[in-house]
Amino acid sequence: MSGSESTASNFIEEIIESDLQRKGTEWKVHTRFPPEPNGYLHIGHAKSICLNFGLAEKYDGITNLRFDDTNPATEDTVYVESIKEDIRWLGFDWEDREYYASDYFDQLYHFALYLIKKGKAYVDDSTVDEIAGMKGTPTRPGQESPFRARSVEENTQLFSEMKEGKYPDGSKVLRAKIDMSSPNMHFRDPVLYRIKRATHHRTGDDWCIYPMYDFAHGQSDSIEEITYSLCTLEFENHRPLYDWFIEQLEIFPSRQIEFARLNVAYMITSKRKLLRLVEEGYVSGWDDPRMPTIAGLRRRGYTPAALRNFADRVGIAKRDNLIEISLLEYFIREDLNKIASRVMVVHDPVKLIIENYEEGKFEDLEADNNPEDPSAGSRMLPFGREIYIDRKDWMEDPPRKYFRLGPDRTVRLKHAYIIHCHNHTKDADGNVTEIRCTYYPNSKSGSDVSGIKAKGTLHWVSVPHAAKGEIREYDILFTDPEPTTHEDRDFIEFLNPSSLQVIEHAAFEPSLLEVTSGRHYQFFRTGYFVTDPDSRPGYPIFNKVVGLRDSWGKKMKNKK
RNA sequence: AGACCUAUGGUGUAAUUGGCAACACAGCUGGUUUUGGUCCAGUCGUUCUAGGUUCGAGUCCUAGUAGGUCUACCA
Repeated sequence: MSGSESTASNFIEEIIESDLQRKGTEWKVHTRFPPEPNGYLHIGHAKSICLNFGLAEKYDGITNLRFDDTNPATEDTVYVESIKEDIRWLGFDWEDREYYASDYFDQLYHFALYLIKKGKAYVDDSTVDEIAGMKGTPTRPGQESPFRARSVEENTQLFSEMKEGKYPDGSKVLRAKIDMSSPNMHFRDPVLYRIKRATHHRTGDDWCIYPMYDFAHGQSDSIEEITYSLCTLEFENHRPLYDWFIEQLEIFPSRQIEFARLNVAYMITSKRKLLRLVEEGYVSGWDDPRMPTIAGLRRRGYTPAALRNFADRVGIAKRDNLIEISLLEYFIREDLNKIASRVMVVHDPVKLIIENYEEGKFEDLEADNNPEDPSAGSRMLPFGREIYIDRKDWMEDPPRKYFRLGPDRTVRLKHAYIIHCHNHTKDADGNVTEIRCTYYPNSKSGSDVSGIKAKGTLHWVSVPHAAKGEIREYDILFTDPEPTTHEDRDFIEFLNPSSLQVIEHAAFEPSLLEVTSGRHYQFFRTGYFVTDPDSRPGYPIFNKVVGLRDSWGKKMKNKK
């Protein structure tokens, strides 16, 4: 950033630029990404990661990775590892700034003691239900706890005994003493600490009391001197409480700014609900290619560039949003169009015989790997008398604008010759079983002197050279754009029964036998695919990332 | 109902901070093309409502309406 002209592209950048101008060169942009290690990261986290790391990149600042691990019951190191892998894969680096809220347990404990000393916190022996019952409602004030008037000495004693393990789980909590009639529910004496005997993934059994998120998050930001603490809208009502803690504890004032969480149509981003999909077996795991998790998107074939461009385009604002999946698809197509090798795969093979092509003869045809990128080179494709073409590329009685094959029609075979269809056979149900054509020897790709204009170009695979493999085609996981918004219905009811289609009889060009994991391809005229880790030697498995745009298919659909 | 927040095309985000409402996606039309892909050109359509301030309001003020969040010893 130089000069005074604004480069801000959202309200957070505006705040930062105005701070930078007013506070001078001492002022640092210091953000953080604060996941709880209790689940896998999803596309909404990707937006937050891009925001936090992106801001630091743009304004010459730094970003911490901090795990908010204050609830040992649900957290685990396997999540820590997956989270780190996902962030790295997206292309961001927190260098040596890997922190944990649990690193601050001791400090947090002393913060609590300090609050007690100031008469701003007390130990409450009430039960969960009693505390809830005295909470009041947004329109009715709550009642003060009978334990609210305990002395500083008694509270100090009780709290340290809580820490020492003198009391059973749930028997006491430490609460802030604020205002039981506040219109902001978070000020009605929020719970600060609870007794919970659980082994923490990092601190083991050192503690039997754990701070609540609200008593840990803001102070953790403060300890790390985070200048911009960015979070989603639902924490708006928590901000006054965090500011109150900062003021009472007289610590570094991090500034929290809230933005709207990402919502993508037909996707869900509730960790609890995603966990349910995994645990109840509706998907194969956290990295099922239908999952909106980063691991799932990666296995589906999404690239970091596509996700980052998407996060960029979606923008940052405070109003609720519902992004169309077509935007996500646009960015993955854009990226893959540049980098994916074109290959020929026949999904639903029908045999085609070129009657005037010599039996037993084969020739190798040169095929460019990517017309968008000459440096991608080329490969050789075996061609012969018998080939497969896709069933949907043939119609017995085609409409006028159909550019593909049918009786007495002429098409080009990609990288090969122009052929003319003059015969076909059908089975009892009327399905075509074999197509018979003749080819024009002087129409060879690259040296075509036939003068024939073929309107359509088909992909094909040589019958004796065809490789076997599997294609997994994915569709939206839910049939409703917002499956979790129906009060009276479980989101599971909206699961798409045909979200996965396995195709086992496709014919692959032989070069695909030597695939490596995670490699992207464009199946010519079909879509983008990526090799799945389930692939076995000699049996490649491909996940469909997204189809090619299909204006013909769309037109046909509209006619129906 | 109380507090806090939000309201701009079908979708998302902008608008030099009070000065001709723009960009992207989606849609539609056409062109190029050995992918009905890519690319190119064109097109459609927008400031929640009612008042007010002003030469001038998406932007400021007032009132309303609609939506979101908050009543866990979860985060």
